[in-house]
Amino acid sequence: MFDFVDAYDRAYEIAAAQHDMTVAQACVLGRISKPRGMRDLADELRCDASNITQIVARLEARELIERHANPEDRRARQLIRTPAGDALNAAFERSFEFARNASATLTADEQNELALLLRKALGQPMVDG
Amino acid sequence: MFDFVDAYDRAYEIAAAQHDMTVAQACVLGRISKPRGMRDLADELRCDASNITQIVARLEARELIERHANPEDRRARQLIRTPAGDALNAAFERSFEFARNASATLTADEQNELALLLRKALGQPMVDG
DNA sequence: TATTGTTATACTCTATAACTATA
DNA sequence: TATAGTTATAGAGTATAACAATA
Repeated sequence: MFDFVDAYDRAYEIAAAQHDMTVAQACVLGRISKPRGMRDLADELRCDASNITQIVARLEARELIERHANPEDRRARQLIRTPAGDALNAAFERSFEFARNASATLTADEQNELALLLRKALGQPMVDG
Repeated sequence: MFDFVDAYDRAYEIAAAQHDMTVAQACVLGRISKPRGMRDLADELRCDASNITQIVARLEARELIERHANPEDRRARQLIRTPAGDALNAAFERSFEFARNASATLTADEQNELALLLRKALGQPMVDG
C-alpha cells in the first residue's frame, strides 16, 4: 500500500515538474475548471488562505489564471483559468498517466474490483472511480 | 484512487505532527532501523544529500538519532537511532493506523485481493504487503 | 579523479499574526 | 462583529553550487 501511494505521489510530482509547476500549483490549477473564490479553494485544500494567495500569485504571474472582481461580494475574488491555463492543465493531465497506466495492467473486472475495495477501505464513497 | 491516496498522505502527515515531526522527518526516522550511511538514505529517498544533512540535523538536535564515524570509510557517517528515537518511531507507527483502520473494514479475503490488485497495478512486486 | 558529507544560498510551501476592505 | 483576501514573517523541504576530507 505504501509503495502504491508513493508511486502515485511521485508520478504526480514528475508530471507537474514537466510543466514547470510544483504539486501545489498543479493542484490549484486543476481545481479551477469553473470560476471560484479563494476561500472556497482554501477550504477544499484544507490549508490557510494565505497559501492560496501565494500560489495564485505565481500562477497569475505566468498568466495561467486571473483574479476577477466578484460583483456580488466586493471582498471576494473569482479565480478563472486563462486559455493558456486550460491548455497547460490539459497537458498536465495527459502527463499524469499514472492512473491510466496502472489501470491498463488490470482487466475491466479487476478495475471495478479495485475501485470497490478502495472505496470500502476508505469508508466513504469516492467522488469518481 | 485520488481520494484514497489523499487520505493516506493526510493520515501520515497527521501522525507525524502528533509527535512534533514533519513527514520528511518521520520518513527518515523510520528508515534507520539499522545503522546506515547518508548517501544510501538519499538514494532511497531519491533526494539530494544536502536534504538529508538538514533533516538529520533536526532529528539529531532532538537526540532521536546520532551520527557515528564509520571506521571502514572515514568520509562516511553511520546513522543510528537512539533509544528515544526507537520509542518515538514506535509511537509514530502506532499513530499511523491508516493502513490498519482501512484494512479493518475489509475481510481477510478482501485484504488479500486488494494487495494483489495494487501489486499488479503497480507493475512490480511490493517490498512487503 | 571520484565520492561522502557539509555549507551557503535560493525558491517554494506552509502557518500565524496583523491588516484592509467589505459584509 | 465577522468574513475575504493580503502582507509580513518564519520554519521546513528541496535543489544547486562550491567546498573539505577521504578514497
